[in-house]
Amino acid sequence: MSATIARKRISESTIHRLSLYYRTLSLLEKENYETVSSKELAKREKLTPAQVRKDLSFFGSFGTRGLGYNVNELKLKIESILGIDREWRVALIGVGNIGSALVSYKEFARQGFHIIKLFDNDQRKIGSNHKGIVVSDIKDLEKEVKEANISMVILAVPATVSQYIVDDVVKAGVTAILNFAPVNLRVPPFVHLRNENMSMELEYLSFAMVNNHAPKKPK
Amino acid sequence: MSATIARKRISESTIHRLSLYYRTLSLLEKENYETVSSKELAKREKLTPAQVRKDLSFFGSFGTRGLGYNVNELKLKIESILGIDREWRVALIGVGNIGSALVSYKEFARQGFHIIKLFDNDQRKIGSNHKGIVVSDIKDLEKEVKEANISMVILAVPATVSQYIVDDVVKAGVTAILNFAPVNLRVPPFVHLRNENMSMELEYLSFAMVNNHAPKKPK
DNA sequence: GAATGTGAAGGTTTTCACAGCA
DNA sequence: TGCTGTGAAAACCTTCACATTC
Repeated sequence: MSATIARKRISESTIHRLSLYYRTLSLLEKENYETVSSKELAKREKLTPAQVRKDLSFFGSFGTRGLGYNVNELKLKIESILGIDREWRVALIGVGNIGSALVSYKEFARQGFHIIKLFDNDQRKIGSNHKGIVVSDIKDLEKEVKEANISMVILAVPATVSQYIVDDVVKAGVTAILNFAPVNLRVPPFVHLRNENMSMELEYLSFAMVNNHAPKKPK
Repeated sequence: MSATIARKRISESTIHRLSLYYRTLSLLEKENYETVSSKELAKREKLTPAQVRKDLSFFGSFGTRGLGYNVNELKLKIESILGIDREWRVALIGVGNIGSALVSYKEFARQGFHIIKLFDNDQRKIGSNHKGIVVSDIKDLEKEVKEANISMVILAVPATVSQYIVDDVVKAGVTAILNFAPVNLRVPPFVHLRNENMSMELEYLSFAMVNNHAPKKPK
């Protein structure tokens, strides 16, 4: 249940690659692989074998020399490192466009992120039902977040109001926020904030096409 | 209209930060700022002033010593670098959960990405209307993509079928793909592929909470 | 023999620090 | 004086290469 404690600061890229490894290990498990080598994992992620081994080495020695990694074992290990070996109680704020799509996004639940509360400020939406969850009034945020023991919030509200909502969320004691609004939010240092900027990758594509920018090749 | 040609390979991070600068410059413009310093830009993005100046320096000298950058001028410059100073004709494939949300996502259009074609393989969806666009049969992909002069595709189909669809998209001559399915796709080297993995940032949050991983502080 | 785990090397990105200019 | 633009230094991240283990 508790994660391996890392000795030194782990880079963001390493964590993101763990997510990739996790996904691929789940797939390999379904394909009935017993073991997998760093070479095979690397090939599937378009990385180098050394990169895979180095990433894992920050957290321990999970492989067997001459053989590789046990697929199921490594998957469980990464689950524990990422902290997705538990049920996260998540609230989603803003049941609009993006918000409604996220409620039904099965990938979240598959990784242990359970959206169990919905909030909105629109009277027409409050009381309505989305995938079995009744939308609450944003005014009751603090009370309901505490009652439901929520530890993460997904923010899918318009950019113009998101800072106000974040302030409320922080007041309610939540320390992890995933923000979908294209805006830079202020949070106290003890609150974890990540942004999901869906235009960014389109802009990267646009840049790549206009500048004929080839992807970085590994090896 | 054409982008400044960069002398050396530009890093992915630099391009992503240009997206951030662009967003903030748009905001500063609305707030009637005439000029902005690297210090102020950095503060808003939680970066260092040196980082901002270095990023921009790869593409030219856009500032005035002692004064800073002209907000509107720099914004136009970044538009041109990112290639969002034009209208991109985009097709969206998969009008499900995520797909329907993306059709209505105004941020895309604001940056020049115009979704003008929708495709699905579900007979119940084909012919239906989303934001004024009639959903086409995926079988007509190649023909319609060519007729409509589409240059980018957003893929919002289930992971299980996405590789087949990508193959069709590539056959239709599209060279830029944004994939929302949590899966590693194969494309020929001349096709630009980017992945939007919405679970990744939640997993990062989970990791950060469990490991008490503070965000990297600039400066 | 095969593949991991890891110091050391190599490469890339960020930050420093200051010359140069408005 | 104030702030940019940029070589050089520092920090960080990736790859190499090999001793080690099964």
